[in-house]
Amino acid sequence: MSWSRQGRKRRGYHHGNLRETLIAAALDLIAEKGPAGFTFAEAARLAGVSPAAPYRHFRDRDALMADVARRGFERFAAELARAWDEGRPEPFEALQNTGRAYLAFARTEPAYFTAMFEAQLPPDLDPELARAADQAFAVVRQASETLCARLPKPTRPPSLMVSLHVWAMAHGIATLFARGDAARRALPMPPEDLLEAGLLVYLGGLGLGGDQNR
Amino acid sequence: MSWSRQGRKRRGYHHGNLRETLIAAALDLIAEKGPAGFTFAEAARLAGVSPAAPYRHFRDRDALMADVARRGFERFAAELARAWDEGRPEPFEALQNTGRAYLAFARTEPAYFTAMFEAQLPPDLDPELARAADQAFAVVRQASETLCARLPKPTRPPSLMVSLHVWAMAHGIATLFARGDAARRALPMPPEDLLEAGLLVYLGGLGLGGDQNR
DNA sequence: AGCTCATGTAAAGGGCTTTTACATGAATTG
DNA sequence: CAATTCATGTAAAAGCCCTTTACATGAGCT
Repeated sequence: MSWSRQGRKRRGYHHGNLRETLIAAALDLIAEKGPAGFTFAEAARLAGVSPAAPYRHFRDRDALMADVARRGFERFAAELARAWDEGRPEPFEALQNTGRAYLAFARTEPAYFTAMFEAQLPPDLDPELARAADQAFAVVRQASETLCARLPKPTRPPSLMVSLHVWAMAHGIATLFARGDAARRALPMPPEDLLEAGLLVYLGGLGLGGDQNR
Repeated sequence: MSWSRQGRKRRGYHHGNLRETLIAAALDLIAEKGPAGFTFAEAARLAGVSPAAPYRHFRDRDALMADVARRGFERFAAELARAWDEGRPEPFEALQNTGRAYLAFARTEPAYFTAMFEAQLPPDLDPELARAADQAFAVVRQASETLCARLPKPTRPPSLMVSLHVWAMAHGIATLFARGDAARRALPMPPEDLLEAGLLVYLGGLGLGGDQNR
């Protein structure tokens, strides 16, 4: 075919960087048209290769999706960890920062978020995927543990349970209200404020209220 | 309700109840293979009609999905309302019942739940869909309002905010932990108990704690 | 009985997925 | 440096799905 150097990228018969290019194309397509709007064929088209070429790099469409999800969880974990910052300047505020980071990721990286939580991937597809997801949850887990440690032992709740509550509230707000563009419901306040208030009330209910948090 | 040949083989050229049969087939397929595993063509096959027949009843595949989602929200709203039971026997317990109903619906009706929250339907597809969803949320809204009314005005939080927190926590737990089968994470307790504890802490944080709730 | 129209079918165009056989050329090796 | 290897590309094809169009059927009304 006379595709004489249409895109300046490709220099010859071989693409040279197809795997990464396909992932970038998938992110674009998912962000633009939802997780169902991404097709192997169109990613290949964007990369300027034939529809069969992607199969040299991914077993099938789901494998690419799983790779996107895994990368997403890795970035997500990094963002959350950065926000938590080992509890600095102070655990309560650091947890609020982590919550904001959760929502920010859902909003600014809808493609990753979608692949991570809504692509309905067979969970046994990739052990690395589960590991990356666990790493993200570990940040919330660590934050909850630090906060729980402030409570006197007799009234101290199981920190795992607390982390699940925190995660659930953040995730619920993210999926119901903080998604990129569409299914958003009219809110009386920004999702970030909603989550901040929710965590404040919840932690208050644990006995982590008032001055000891500032 | 079953005025037509439900469950029987069609006897003639016309099916007689294709619309309902297609919806039933869609529910089966979604429950079995996820929302992406449902195809118009296969639903038609299950109903014993040609691939073009469904277009006499639904504009396209998304329209059928939207109808399933709408019906799901209607049932969901009914289940939540039944659990809330106008705050009987007592608002705090009634809210816990409502939370359990939320999780129960997610678990026992994965097909509806999936169509409602994860089918990525264009939100402007069907005004009835949005109305039905609002009706479900109205139950949580009403419950939160009733509970907030117990607080003295000076410390009373906006009940809309409270309802959003309750909804987010229930939805987060439902989507992360209480789904039908697959993406479930190992939990130290049943999702129902997790939600009950979360609501207890949260409401305690609002000042709705202790004896006044029993 | 005859008509009408909702509801079905057949056929076809276009797209996606995945496999198989073959082509290319970059990297390795003698 | 030349030959070979093998990862990475293409072409072609089978199978499935979505959707439209033209046509067929027969249920219900007059």
